[in-house]
Amino acid sequence: MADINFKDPVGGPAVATRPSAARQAGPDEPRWDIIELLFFAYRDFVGDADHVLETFGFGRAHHRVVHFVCRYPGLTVADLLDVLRITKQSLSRVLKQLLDEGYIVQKAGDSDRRQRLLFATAKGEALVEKLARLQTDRIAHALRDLGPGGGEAVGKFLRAMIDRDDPDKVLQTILQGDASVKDIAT
Amino acid sequence: MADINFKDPVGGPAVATRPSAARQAGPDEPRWDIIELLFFAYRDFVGDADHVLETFGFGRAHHRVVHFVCRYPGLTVADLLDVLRITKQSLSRVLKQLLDEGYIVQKAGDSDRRQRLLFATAKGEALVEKLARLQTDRIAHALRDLGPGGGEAVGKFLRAMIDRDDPDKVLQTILQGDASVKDIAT
DNA sequence: CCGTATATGTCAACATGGCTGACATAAATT
DNA sequence: AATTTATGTCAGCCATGTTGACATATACGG
Repeated sequence: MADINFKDPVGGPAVATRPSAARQAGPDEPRWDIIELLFFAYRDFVGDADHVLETFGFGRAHHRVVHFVCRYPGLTVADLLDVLRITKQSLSRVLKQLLDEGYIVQKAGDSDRRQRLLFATAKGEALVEKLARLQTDRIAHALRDLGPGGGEAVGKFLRAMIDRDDPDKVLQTILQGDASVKDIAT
Repeated sequence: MADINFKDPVGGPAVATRPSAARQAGPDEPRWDIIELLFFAYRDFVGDADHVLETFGFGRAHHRVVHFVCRYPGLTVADLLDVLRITKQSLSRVLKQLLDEGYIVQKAGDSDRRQRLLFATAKGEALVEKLARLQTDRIAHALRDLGPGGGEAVGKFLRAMIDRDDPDKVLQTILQGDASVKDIAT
């Protein structure tokens, strides 16, 4: 197999000169390093769950749904749509399967009986925890060799990467750091 | 709209008790915080590029291809398949479009003329830089308020999140921190 | 030189998970 | 009573992943 040669083609067509792979990024230079690290890190991060999900006949879409329902019991369908930013038709497909197979149950809202509050069953929670365990192991390993301030820096970085305009309810609780859970309960 | 109520349904069907949203994560507890922050951070990170790509009639798949070709000129098709971990048929669809529309050019390998070395054109590089600029702005903003060691911690964290078994050539250069580019050139 | 392996390309079919548009129902709201 | 809202559903389209089969050109080993 050929190597990455970092050269322009000899006598080839008009091509751009290569971006520096060895140069240090100055101020305002694209952060190629972080961009690519995010790609690879996220790929492997979700890959952990993907393998397990396959044995259940589920995909990533099912994971996201059952994860957030498990973590935020009583989430409504509308809330879930805000979090996932997909259409109700897309959600419906995977949600129906999770309901049919007993990973999630619905309950009509108390104050508004049109709403369908969603709850994970024990079965659903077991799946979520199995997947979270895999991902947590990877995270714990990645945090292990960071200094004491390293973990906080990573959390701070990730929070600052997230859009602040129009956060949904789940995102609000996450960004507020759990300090005021009751503040979002009207 | 209903609020996330963090309660079990009254008299509802058998559901699991809620995971703690307000409790601090102890050792060995799932890192719900990082798991969810990664989800939201990556969603918004790739969202930046998605909007621009739409105006070009391209998707994320096109971005990944032209990005890595631009960054690692002379990448072969096989190299690219290793990096993206997709099938050659999937790659072929988007690569063909990028070739047809003049974002990428091919050149037969020097030592092995079966190979198709890939290079971004000026047009391709302009697109990649436009997208990288957006993502870099987000990254720079997220790194801004971290202490001096914060940036290093983030890089170290992301590197440690990546699988080390069987890294492709691109990943090798990234993980080696650019110190020995020529080491990978046989 | 010949046979086999490799690098790439292509066709066809299929799965997942996004999307839009249209429409139905029940319950809340005015 | 009329309208709005929360949810569900049907039908079809698109992007992007998959597998399997097969073609071509080139490299390589005997």
